[in-house]
Amino acid sequence: MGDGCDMATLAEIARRAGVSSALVSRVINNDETLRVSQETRESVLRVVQEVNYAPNVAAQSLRSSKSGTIAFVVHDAANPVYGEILRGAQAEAERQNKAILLGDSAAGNVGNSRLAQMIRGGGVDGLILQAAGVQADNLIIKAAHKKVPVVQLQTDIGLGGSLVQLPDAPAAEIATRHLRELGHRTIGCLATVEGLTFTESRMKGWQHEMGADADPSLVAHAAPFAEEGEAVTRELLLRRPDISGLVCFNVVAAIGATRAAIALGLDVPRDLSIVSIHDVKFAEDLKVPLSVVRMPLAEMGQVAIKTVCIEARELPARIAIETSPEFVQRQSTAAPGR
Amino acid sequence: MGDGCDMATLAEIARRAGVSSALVSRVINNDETLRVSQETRESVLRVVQEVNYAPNVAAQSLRSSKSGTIAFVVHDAANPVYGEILRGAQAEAERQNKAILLGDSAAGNVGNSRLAQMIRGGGVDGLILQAAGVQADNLIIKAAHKKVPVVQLQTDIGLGGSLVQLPDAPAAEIATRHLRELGHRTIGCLATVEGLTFTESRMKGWQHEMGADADPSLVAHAAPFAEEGEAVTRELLLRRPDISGLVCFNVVAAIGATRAAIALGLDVPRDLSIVSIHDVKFAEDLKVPLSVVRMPLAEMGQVAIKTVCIEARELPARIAIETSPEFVQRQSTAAPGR
DNA sequence: GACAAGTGGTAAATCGCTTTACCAAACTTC
DNA sequence: GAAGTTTGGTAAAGCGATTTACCACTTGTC
Repeated sequence: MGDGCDMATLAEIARRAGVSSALVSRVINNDETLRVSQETRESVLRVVQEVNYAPNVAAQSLRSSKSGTIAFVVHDAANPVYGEILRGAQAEAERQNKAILLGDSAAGNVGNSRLAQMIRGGGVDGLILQAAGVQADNLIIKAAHKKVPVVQLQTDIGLGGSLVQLPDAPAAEIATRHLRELGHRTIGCLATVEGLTFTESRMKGWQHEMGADADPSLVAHAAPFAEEGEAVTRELLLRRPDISGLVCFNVVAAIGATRAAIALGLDVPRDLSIVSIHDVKFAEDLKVPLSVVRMPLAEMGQVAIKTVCIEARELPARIAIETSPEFVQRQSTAAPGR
Repeated sequence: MGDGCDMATLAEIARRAGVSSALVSRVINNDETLRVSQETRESVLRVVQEVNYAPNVAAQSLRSSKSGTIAFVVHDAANPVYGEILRGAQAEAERQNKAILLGDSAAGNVGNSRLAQMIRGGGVDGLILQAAGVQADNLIIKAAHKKVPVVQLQTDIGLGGSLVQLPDAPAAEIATRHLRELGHRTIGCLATVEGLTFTESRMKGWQHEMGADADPSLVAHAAPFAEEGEAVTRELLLRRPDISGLVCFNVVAAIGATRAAIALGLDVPRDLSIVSIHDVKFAEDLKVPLSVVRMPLAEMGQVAIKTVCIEARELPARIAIETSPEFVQRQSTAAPGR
């Protein structure tokens, strides 16, 4: 039994089996055009087993210009929402036999990182970007674009490549309609960062469902952090004390919104109903279990990987995830005044 | 201005600058032993700028036997606790100029994955393993061990390499002592999976603080999932209704424990005080805001990367994180019966 | 016995970068 | 003006896997 301690090479195996390294490679890779006797093939495979051979990935990668690696850059890996996307991506990557290089644009300067070097230097086969508001990195990514297929998630920051979109407008509509059906008329909108593609789509959904009641002063924008959601909601509620329902575009911000409401002495849902887009584990364990619209996040991760692995010249410009958002009723929403 | 569209090579640059590719390489890498005229150097660098040169990472990797990549395998990337570890790891990886390849042993079969191929084939410079209860993967990992430095987090599954440990016993002591000081005597222990290194260390902490009151029937084990924490706690509380305080080794299980208590009609903290190891964002937003002992998780991630990057022959067998756990009082603990 | 058609392989050129060893020409030095 | 020394580089050998082109030998065929 080999001990696997030696970094065996093709040449080493060839030597042990008494054949050429070309033959070994062709046997291992099941070259259809190869004509080889059964015994030679077996003796080669035996040696391969013995030395526990594993091909050198750098050599393969150099020769084939394929790294077997996908860069997945999110802007805050700690956000539970991204965890879900990543889960779907991981599973699909497994199927495509790719490994995932994780980048966190919040955790540091992606532009100068090793990851960027790899992207620029042919070290990844594709790039998936979840970049809600990245700035300086654009240059690097842009430069990379010609070399590597790029898939953007949720928002188009103008890099070309494909844009994968969730059913944003429908989700916002579902959330808003839920409150409307409960009897709410003055419904605030705690949106995500202004200008992002998905923010605008969700705004459209809210506006559509609000109809004539869609007053711009009911809208506020917050990045997906609880603290910011809290601060922004506080201002919104002070500005428009008549708001009886609130649609949040991000569940983390929604948690902040709940804090703000409670801090203002409001009862949720009696004084303020809150519904959010995106679910989170332990939503039911919250002080106020949030009613939410669940998005097909894992599917988005999966589609992103699948798309970036397409060998075709040009990727589709847009890919819409069609799976319907799922409304989950919990205890943060009720009829107004009750 | 170059368009960066062409995968420029050293040879291409050499041709354009009218020098040899060896010279270009040595200029780029600031070879101290190189003697070169100022103008030649400048003209080389000018061409490098022009074509927006980025070295081919596969070639570098092949030549140098360094990939600039660390594999980081967790057993459930969605667990918020690991998110924190990963955050520290990311930051340190940035400093070490390494990229992180993320593996999720829950998301699929790590053994057959592309990641495993890379580990075995010299495609990573190190392997960090957070493997609370992995089984089949051991073989692969073991095989990899001779080729690549391995760092295990929190628990030793016998792979050799380094083991990074949190202050487990102190954390459990702090949690238990907190309840003792509140006046609790019959304190349950919702431990993590039996046999894991950190589980045993924390058990020691609980036992030490409990002294003669450390009855084995007060102990139950649960994997870090809310559902399992709930089920196991339910049984424990039914078996020992006299328990007035509960120390949980994992915050996710603690959330489940809270569910179980509530389902049994108990009020937390009046009828049952719950304290957990590990903090989580939004702990204060929970129905019962959990009192916790915060662990230096980000530091552990950082230390893991730092350790795995050490060039020395042999890594230290054990590395203890010395930073003290921090107790955070919230509303899940109180004096018994009050 | 000459020619074609298999059979069972091998040699050698890449892929792009790094690094060691070496070298020609121009200066010193005595 | 012969022997060093410095200056400013270059040639070439890898790293390990893949792949194309080719080759020697054996069989069959008429």
